[in-house]
Amino acid sequence: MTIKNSNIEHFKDTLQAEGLRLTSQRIAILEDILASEEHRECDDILFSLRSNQISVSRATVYRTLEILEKGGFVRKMNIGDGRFRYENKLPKPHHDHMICLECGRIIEFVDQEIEARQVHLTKQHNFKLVRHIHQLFGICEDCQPAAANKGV
Amino acid sequence: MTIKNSNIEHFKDTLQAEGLRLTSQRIAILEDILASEEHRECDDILFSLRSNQISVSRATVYRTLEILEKGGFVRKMNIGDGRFRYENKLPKPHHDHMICLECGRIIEFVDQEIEARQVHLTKQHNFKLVRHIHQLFGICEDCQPAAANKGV
DNA sequence: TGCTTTATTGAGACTCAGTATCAATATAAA
DNA sequence: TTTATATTGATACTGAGTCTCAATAAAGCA
Repeated sequence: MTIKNSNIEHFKDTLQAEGLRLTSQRIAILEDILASEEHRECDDILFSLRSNQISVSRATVYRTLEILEKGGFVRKMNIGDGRFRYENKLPKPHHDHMICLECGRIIEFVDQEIEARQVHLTKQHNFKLVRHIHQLFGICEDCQPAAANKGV
Repeated sequence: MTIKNSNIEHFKDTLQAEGLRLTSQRIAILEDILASEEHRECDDILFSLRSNQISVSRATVYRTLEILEKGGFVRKMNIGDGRFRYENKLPKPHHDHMICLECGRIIEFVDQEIEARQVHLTKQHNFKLVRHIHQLFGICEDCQPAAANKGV
């Protein structure tokens, strides 16, 4: 069985466990996400599907993304510009993001010291840590020459 | 001169430097923010003003918050629920936030090790760090008994 | 002080990402 | 197949935040 098919099977099981149905739209959306390593917004996914002659409504993309997020297939991230981004979560261990303010490029990072400090700090406040957001905003290597000219 | 008046003077200077005018609405909004230690959304500030018989339009609150943010008087924060929060930034050193998923309570924290790691990590990627968001979501001490009953 | 210029205000129209509604359709189990 | 019901697509709606514009109010100047 291919990796792709095993993911579809896993999705099918997830749906069945919730009394949901496996539809061609849901499969197409999941396959599109599995085929991408990017951090995309809803319309990026919609247009990617359309470029492959797959017509799905925007509402269905949003609805499916919600199911995929709950099932652990995608990660929904808010980078503060008013639009959520979705990334294929399956092959990835936990990580946080550096976000370029110029080009929107996203660099993933993890740091065990930071992870450990978070646990330590929340314990100090008797706060039960569920999840975290750690985003470093700045200018990526490629954008620094252009940004310098603009006085950033 | 009182601390409050020195802040108003500072605000006046900031406005003048930009060719902006000192209006009663702007003063009222700044004073309301200076009097609060909370992380409030636009309407909280609007209703706080109204409870003091000060009538200002929502558009003016948004416009003034933008000026105050640029001038370093307030910090605008996105906690991921679709509404921005604004906090009085003047008396505060840099800090990040723990956010209770049950009651919305916000606990401030700083950790020099984390700050140092951020600098180290961005340097590794030749990324010019401008600002960061670090939010720890979970259940605060007060909400843990209730949350445990709901199976969180 | 009064005059003039122009920034500001308030009211409400507008934007836009995301959600809700609902009739038509498709899935899955019998 | 048939049947029950989940899903879809089209579109109306929501809500935070922004824009527009005529009326108003600062601030500099005579």
